[in-house]
This record gives sequence, C-alpha cells and structure tokens, in this order.
Amino acid sequence: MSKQQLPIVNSGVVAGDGDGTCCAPLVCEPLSQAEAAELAPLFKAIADPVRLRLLSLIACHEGGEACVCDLTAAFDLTAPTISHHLKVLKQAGLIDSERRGTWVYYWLNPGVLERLSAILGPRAAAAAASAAAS
Amino acid sequence: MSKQQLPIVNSGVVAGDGDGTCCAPLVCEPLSQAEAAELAPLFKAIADPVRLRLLSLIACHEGGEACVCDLTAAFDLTAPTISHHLKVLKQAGLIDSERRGTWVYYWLNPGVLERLSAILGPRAAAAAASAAAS
DNA sequence: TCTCTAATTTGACATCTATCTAGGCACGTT
DNA sequence: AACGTGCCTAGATAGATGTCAAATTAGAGA
Repeated sequence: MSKQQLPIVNSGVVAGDGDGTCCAPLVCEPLSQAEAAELAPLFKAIADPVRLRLLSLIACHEGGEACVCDLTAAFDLTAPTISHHLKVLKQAGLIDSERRGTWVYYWLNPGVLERLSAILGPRAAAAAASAAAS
Repeated sequence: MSKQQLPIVNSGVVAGDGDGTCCAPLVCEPLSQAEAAELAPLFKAIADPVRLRLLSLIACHEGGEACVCDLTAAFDLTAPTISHHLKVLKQAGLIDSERRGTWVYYWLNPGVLERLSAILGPRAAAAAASAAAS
C-alpha cells in the first residue's frame, strides 16, 4: 500500500469489459496498479477451498441455483461459517441471492468468472510458446 | 536456490480427469474437497495486487523473464517485500527462477495460469484448447 | 399468538499475511 | 583480500481472515 508510481492508466480495468473481443490478459501488457487493485479482491474471494466448492456447487446445481441448506449440508462447517463465505462471494459480485419463502437461493453472477478466466487465460499459451521458442 | 523446494504445481489437481482434452471447469461438475484444497492455494497466490502485477510484469517483460531489480523498481515497496511475494509465487509453482551472475531472473511456469483459467471458464478453456491445438 | 425451522449477524478467538528493519550470503570488481 | 551491489532470510508487528457459539431476524404453520 502506499503510493506506487504507476498512474492509473487504463481505467477500463476489468470491470468495464464490454468490448466484445476480450480482455487484457495478464500476459499481454502489464497490469496497472489500479487494475491489479480491482482484480485482487475477486481472486481473493475465490481463493478459499470452501468458497471454491460453494461456487462449484451452486453452478452445478440444477437450475443454476442452490439454497443455503443444500450448500451447508455439503460441508463439515457450521451454518454461520457457510453464511459468511456466501457473503464474501456476494460482496465480491460473484454470486447473487434471493429469498423465496423460507429458503434463500444463490446463483452465479454471469460473466464474472469468465472475465477472470480470460485474464488468466488465452494469452498465457502465447507467452509460454514464445518463452519456449527462445 | 538449492534449498528452495520443488514446485508442487501439478500433480493432476483438478485436471485429473485424464482425458487429455481439458479440465473440469468449475461449472461442469462440483469440485471435490481435495480438488478445492489443491486449487485454493494457487488462487491465493495470485489473489494479491502486488503478485498480480509481478506476474504481469514478468510475463510481459522481453524474453518472458525479468530480473528482480526490474520488478522491485516498479513498486513502492522494499526489496524484501518483493522477494517475499516472489517466493510465494514460486512456492505455488507459478513462477521459477535462476541466478545468472549478479542477478536473479524469474519467469512464468508455463501451463499453470492456463489451467486456472480453464477451471474458471469453459469459454477460456475452449480457447486455450484451440490455441494449443494450433 | 406461539412455535418451529432457515438463515444471518454479532462477538470472540486463533491463525495467517503483508510489510518493515536489520543482517547475511553470493557474485563481480578493484 | 577487500569492497560494493543484488538478493534473500530472520524476526517483529499490525492488520486481515476463518471459524465457532450465542443471539437475532424472517417466514410458515398450528
């Protein structure tokens, strides 16, 4: 933390998206400080075994959504802990939720995982190839 | 550098399906506990703004590698701190390094980012696969 | 209204993490 | 050999994080 030198170059960052083509993969051009600061919390949200499984369970559940009771049952953790992890995922924008009667359902927010994937992804192959070539 | 452990990177992880084509994206089938436990540290390694930029700087640097002095200069952090982050990335298996004379060079370990990318998104997985195929 | 179940919030705790300063090792140069 | 520079390790510390038990909120039904 502190003032690092690189100014906020890009701004579009990761959130912007919108240009259908694609993202700025990690490997194409150096991430600005601002971009990194915006991406890191997203990766941090998924950088936990419980939350990874939660995402996976939700995504794979029929209808693309799952209620908390289903999720809690899949872990050896207390309900408050699961609730906490769901909150982290939701605050990061990865999932969303809605109450229906007694139960609360969660589903994946479309596009977010894909964007993260794109940032890590396509280019890496190219970079690896060029590295190998030398 | 001799004392530095070997990267634990691969071992199958989530790709374990064995069909060489590709991995099981998060959304295809629920992650097992073991898979999640193995993936989380990788995501945790990149879930930091400094480390994201380090990865990016290394990947974008000419030749696909960069020396510590180049990297340190890009941040407003002390050298030991950068060294710490590089160690985290190396222990996660994301990068590797070598000393050449006075300087130590770091480069991206090929494949690891792609695997993470593939896990997050089917679309990216397909892209990576097609890239690899060509 | 009262009660039962589902889910979240609160508060506490132990652990992990990012960062720094100080010091040490390796290499190249004088 | 001695020095200077590049990089890493060690130790310390403030702050973040994961977990649980207890308490709270919200809806369904008797």
